[in-house]
Amino acid sequence: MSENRRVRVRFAPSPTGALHIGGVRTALYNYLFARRHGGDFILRIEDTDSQRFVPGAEAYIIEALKWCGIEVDEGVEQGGPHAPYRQSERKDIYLKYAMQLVESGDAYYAFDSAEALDALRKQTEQQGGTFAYNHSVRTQLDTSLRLSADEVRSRIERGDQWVIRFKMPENENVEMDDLIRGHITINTSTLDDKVLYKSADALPTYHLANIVDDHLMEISHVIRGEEWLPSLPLHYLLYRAFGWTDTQPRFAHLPLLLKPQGQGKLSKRDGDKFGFPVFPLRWVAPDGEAAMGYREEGYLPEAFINMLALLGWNPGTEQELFDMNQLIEAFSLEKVSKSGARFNPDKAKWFNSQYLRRKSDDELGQMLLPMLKAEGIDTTLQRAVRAAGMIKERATFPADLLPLTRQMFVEPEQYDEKSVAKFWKADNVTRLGELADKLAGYSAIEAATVEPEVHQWIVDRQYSMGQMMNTLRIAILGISQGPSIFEICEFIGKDDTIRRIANAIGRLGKGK
RNA sequence: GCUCGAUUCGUCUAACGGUUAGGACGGCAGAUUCUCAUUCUGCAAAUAAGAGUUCGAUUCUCUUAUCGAGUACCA
Repeated sequence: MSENRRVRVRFAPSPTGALHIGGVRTALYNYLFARRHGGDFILRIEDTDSQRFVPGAEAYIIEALKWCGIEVDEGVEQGGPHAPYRQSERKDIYLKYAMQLVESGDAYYAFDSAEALDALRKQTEQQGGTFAYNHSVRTQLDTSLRLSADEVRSRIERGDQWVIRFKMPENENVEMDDLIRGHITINTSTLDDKVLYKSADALPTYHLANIVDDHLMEISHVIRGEEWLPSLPLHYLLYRAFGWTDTQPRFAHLPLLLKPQGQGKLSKRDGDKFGFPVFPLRWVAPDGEAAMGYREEGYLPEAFINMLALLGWNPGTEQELFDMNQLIEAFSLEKVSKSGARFNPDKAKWFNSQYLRRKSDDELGQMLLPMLKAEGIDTTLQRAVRAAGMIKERATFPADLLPLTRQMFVEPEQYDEKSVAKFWKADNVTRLGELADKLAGYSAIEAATVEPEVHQWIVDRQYSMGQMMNTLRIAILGISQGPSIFEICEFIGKDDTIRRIANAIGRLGKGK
């Protein structure tokens, strides 16, 4: 394990479906670590399970990383010095390494059929035991450890299916170091002889492919989910068997993301169950089943990654809002926590509102304009920008912009019942008429001058400020909510203001 | 079952032997405001339990409990 070598990390998902947010977080931490140390971030597709391959999954992963702003240095799209980066395209290189282990005595052939093994497993369990393919059984089963070299050769030649298994040493303590968890010891007698290579599809399993590729690709740090921790001793032993311990990567196992309620790790079904996305992007499975995504729900990518970064990591300060560059600057594996983090949808929303309000009025106007157009409202970008600027503090998602500004472009067709019941009273309506007459006297409504004058006018007449203003608000917007009413009057203009008041009185009557 | 890991407010977390156990989200109350939202102020809210070690334990050790992961010719 040499120090001072170039930092190279990889994100190595399996294209078996959409990448969920736990996977995105793993990618993010890898990316932050790489950038923090001026290293490389590699995307490797681990498609060694031909059974579980899902079309579209790889494209989804790539698109999701792009949306998040996670830039890949080497990978299936951009290539690189260690191409190809898809394990199915590297299948030719793995057998050689599996053979090397057989020759060194660290691995062996096994000819047991999957069915025979299942039967054996069931049988042992019925007798109250736990079946493990290890030192206690490997010399009794159909393996190259029991069979003669000739028999092994002839079995292979006649086309029998075989696998290569790692020969796990007996009763040896493996001493491991994890960058997050510290020192871990495990005895090999609790481990079994994992399959490394299978002849059926001429493909390695995860363990072999992973170690070989990490070695070949000169990976310096493996940052992955905690579910891999139990495999770590095997991986240590594989590095040793290959004689690669001097360049063996350092490991960091990330805590898991847990469900917001209930038990267990976050799963793909939780989104529908709790009403929040578990995927970065909307995903439609080949069978047509769809799951919502953060992007489609209106989350801003910068809010999404900020939220994700803080789930299991903290900067050690009280800062909570970080853009990608600040995350890179602040990130360190030492500050990653050890225990699982329960995902909290409310906080995700809070992050989004924070980022939404940091957008310029121009950007928000650009978002709002097409929404208005889709409603049949014909207006200019300039007007949309101005309207968006007036309401951005009350929005959480871009989609909130429309309902919040709609009545700034079109007269209310209906009036909120509760607001009307509370404020639309005979006295108020009479006074609203007086106010309309006063407003008609202005050449144009400018909030800065009209507002203080109308306030004074209300005070002079000893009218109730709250009653008066809300009655006006109902006439203009149809509801007693929203930004400064005078700014809205200025926005819609004097004529429209007068007309809305008249129309409201016409429709709602003179009040009781 | 076995193996490994984890355990601070409801949630995310800070405090790496000495703090009135801090912050954020959410909740509640108040202030501001023409309303709603924002903003501001305040309040409630936690060291899983029990033994040690120590002058002193959230922090170190052990036991128990709970949670999580793994236990595939899946990753």
